[in-house]
Amino acid sequence: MTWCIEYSKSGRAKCRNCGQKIENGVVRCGKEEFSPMYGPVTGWNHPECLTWRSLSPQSMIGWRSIRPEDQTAILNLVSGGAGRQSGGPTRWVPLPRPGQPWVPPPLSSAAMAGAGSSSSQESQHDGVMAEPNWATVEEERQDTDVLYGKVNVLVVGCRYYGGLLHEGEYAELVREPRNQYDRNAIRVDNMMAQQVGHIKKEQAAVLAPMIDDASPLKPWIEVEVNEGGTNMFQVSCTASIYGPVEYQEQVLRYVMASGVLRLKGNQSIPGSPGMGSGTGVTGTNSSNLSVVRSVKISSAEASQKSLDKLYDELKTDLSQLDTASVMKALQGKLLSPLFPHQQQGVAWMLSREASLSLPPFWSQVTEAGTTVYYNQVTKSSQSTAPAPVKGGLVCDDMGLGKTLQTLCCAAADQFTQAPGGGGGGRPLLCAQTVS
DNA sequence: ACCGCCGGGTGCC
DNA sequence: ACCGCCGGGTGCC
Repeated sequence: MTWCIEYSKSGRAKCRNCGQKIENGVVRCGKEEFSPMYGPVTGWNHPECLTWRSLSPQSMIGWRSIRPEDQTAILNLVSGGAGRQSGGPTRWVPLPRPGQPWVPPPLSSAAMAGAGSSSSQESQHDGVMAEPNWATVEEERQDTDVLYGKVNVLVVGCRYYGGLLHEGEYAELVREPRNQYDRNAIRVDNMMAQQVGHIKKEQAAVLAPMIDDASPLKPWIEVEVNEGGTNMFQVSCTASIYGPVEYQEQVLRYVMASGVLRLKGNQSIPGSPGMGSGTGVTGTNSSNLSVVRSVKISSAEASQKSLDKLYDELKTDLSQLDTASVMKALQGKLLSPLFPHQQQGVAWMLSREASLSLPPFWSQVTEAGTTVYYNQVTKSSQSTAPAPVKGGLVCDDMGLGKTLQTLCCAAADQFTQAPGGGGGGRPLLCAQTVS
């Protein structure tokens, strides 16, 4: 009796023993049968459904094409242990928490420890120590942490959400442990806290345990949208992973072992020369399309403007201010004459208060018939116009007449302010030495 | 009975 | 999505 063993080529064959369909890709064992209708056919079985009485897996044709980890699982099964289909996922080994110096666990115990429990959430409750002040911890860590490496991640499901992202913009990763479809779900928001999509689930399964880790030494991740074409279905981003230098090797080994995240550039894992590229497992997404969702800012806008230049553009052209009509509005209310710079100041204050224009650094961009609003500093965009910012700060030097200008502004306002636009008062800030 | 091939339906988590 | 994946229809040359 000749038997063969292989990975199932489809999900269509039924197990001769249990009658259930054999899932695509799992190990199956088959022997020759003869069908009157179709001639010789193979009768397939789940390895778990065979008795293995007078059978040895090693003598089956194709045994050496079975992956080593699956071979050991089959041998374990034959000798009475529990079987396993395909190599289990690599598991995140939690980083140390305060007061618990971290000792790298041996591989075997690390693999055992993972069965079932989603390590981190529960572990936050088991200790008596106070939660660290995360804001402080993270600020302190900015100075000492190193860049572990950069990996490509894909944001998917963009069509279901209104948040916009475009090239160069930073995105925020938000864990959704209660997502009904995937407990590893990671939401992706733009800097306006609008949802853009989710991290592709295979990659989220790798990143989620890192994000959930209760250790204050856990890695942190920055996400930036890659340059490239546009695509409604997914957005290619670069995730930069940071953390304390002593855990770089551990974290990168974990990330690389997943097979679904690849280090950008030809970096190798520190401390393990020769481990750089080939683990034998090729990622499922070999072609990483560089794509961007819907909004592409015109090249003129996209060209990097220095912050100084952006600030220069903010400056109001004082010669354009209509000082004459302001002075007219003040006629008869003003006993002391205004210096030219004070006239300009009052006119500027009034123009600011009446402003209907976009807030500083925002511009309206139209592309392919769609209007979006774009912030040149944060590089974020949204489909609704940001509310105009009215008013401003008069910051003249001492003695130049801020009080007088403010009074004039209030006086002129009686005539210039639109009905219903209730002015909320104008605070006048003085240095303590003056007040 | 099972597989390879075809083309339609389809699409986050 | 110009993909992958799924599942139905299908079958010599």
